[in-house]
Amino acid sequence: MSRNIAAPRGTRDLLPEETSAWSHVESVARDLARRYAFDRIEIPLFERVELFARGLGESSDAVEKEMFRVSGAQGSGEEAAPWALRPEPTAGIVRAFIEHGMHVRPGPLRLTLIGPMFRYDRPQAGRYRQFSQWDVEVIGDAGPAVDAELIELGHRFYAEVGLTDVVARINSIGDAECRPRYRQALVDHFAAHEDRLSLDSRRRLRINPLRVLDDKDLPPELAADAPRGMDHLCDACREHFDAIRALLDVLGVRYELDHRLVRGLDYYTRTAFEFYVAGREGQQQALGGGGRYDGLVELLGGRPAPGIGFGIGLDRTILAMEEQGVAPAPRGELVAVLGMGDDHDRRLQIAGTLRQAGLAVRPDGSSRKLGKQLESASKAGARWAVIIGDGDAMALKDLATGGQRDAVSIEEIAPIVSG
RNA sequence: GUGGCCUUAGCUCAAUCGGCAGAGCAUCGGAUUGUGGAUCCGACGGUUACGGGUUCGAUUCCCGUAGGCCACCCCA
Repeated sequence: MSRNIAAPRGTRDLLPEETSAWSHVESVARDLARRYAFDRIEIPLFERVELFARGLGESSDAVEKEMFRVSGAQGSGEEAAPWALRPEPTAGIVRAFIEHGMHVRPGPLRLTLIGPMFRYDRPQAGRYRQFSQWDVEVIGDAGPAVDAELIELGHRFYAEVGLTDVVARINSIGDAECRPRYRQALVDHFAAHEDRLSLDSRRRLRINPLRVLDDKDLPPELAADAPRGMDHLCDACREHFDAIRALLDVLGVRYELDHRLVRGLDYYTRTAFEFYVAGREGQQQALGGGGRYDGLVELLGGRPAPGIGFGIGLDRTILAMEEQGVAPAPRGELVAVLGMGDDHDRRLQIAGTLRQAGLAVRPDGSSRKLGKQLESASKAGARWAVIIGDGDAMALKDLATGGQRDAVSIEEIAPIVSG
């Protein structure tokens, strides 16, 4: 028990009974990525700390307190570990985009990946130090159509895994032209009431005033009176945002405006959105989110290029599916091959033939009496049992109904099992 | 990083006032002489999370640590 080594805090094992739901969700994501013409990319699980610091922003929680640092070789004596496990994939993907000169490729580029992310914060149900995301990014497209397309894609993903009551919340936080003005308006507003702000918010007021809006302790009057980003958008940003909303209406995507939605990472410009599931009382109801990052490529040293993307939390998606009772429990049509005595040569030969016909086959490796073999086949989840008798005699038993067909030939089995 | 609750067999949980650590499920075997699921019988399974303290004696009381859950913070 505890005397033995346990999984690290905030991590968990996915046991066989859980992984079928994961496979299903991942295959929905991969198939959607294919239909929406995204190409798979893979990047390292860890990067230079400074990539995240620069890319996500020093004042973001992910950098400020959730960096999962990794050191190099033992005894290297380095004071600070130069690497950190990726807290999100966008910075790494943009790094790869720049490093490989991908701006010369016919764009806009559409990239996707599924994999683990790491944040060193305190675990809770639905929140882990290692968690999985499905991520999509489009680099090189500044128009509002792609914003709407991505929000619609996220929306469709939740629908295809069977979730209901998932709604997108959207906001626009402006760009390089209008965001500074909005920042100033926020500073002016909150500075007048600084004594009523939390310590965190006072600090944020200087470093990143937008994130004061994130503060749940913000007195309601202050929040209500706070200047709204949408009232400070420049004409270009307003047009962009209005266009997205019109497109979402045409596409029939449900969304809500949330003018306090600013997102935790600093690189976002203009569009910010999150997907929420209704009915969860806890705080972990954010299933995914993303936004536009038109300045990030340049910030990381590349030729300026607009970008937009989202990450969907697979752990929380599956949690929500379980809560809504839509998690699949697929069990393929498994065939057990049973025999009598030590006829393992026959069992393995027949198993081989059936496998070549595409079936999932589990031969019994024991020489126990037939009843025991049937019992364990049944417990292992087999739907069918091929029972080898003396000579060439073979029977196919339906373990669900108990029905049995005697004297079948091996060629007859696959068509029956496949239905 | 802060606070609250919790931790006994693989799982779900008992254990009186501080007095020999139990049950159901699961697993394995038998009843069953070569056709499963039911039923019955049996076996296996424990440093009571870990470490310390109080006590003749601690699953029980106290302290610490780890882990889980919940609420913050924030996010996926």
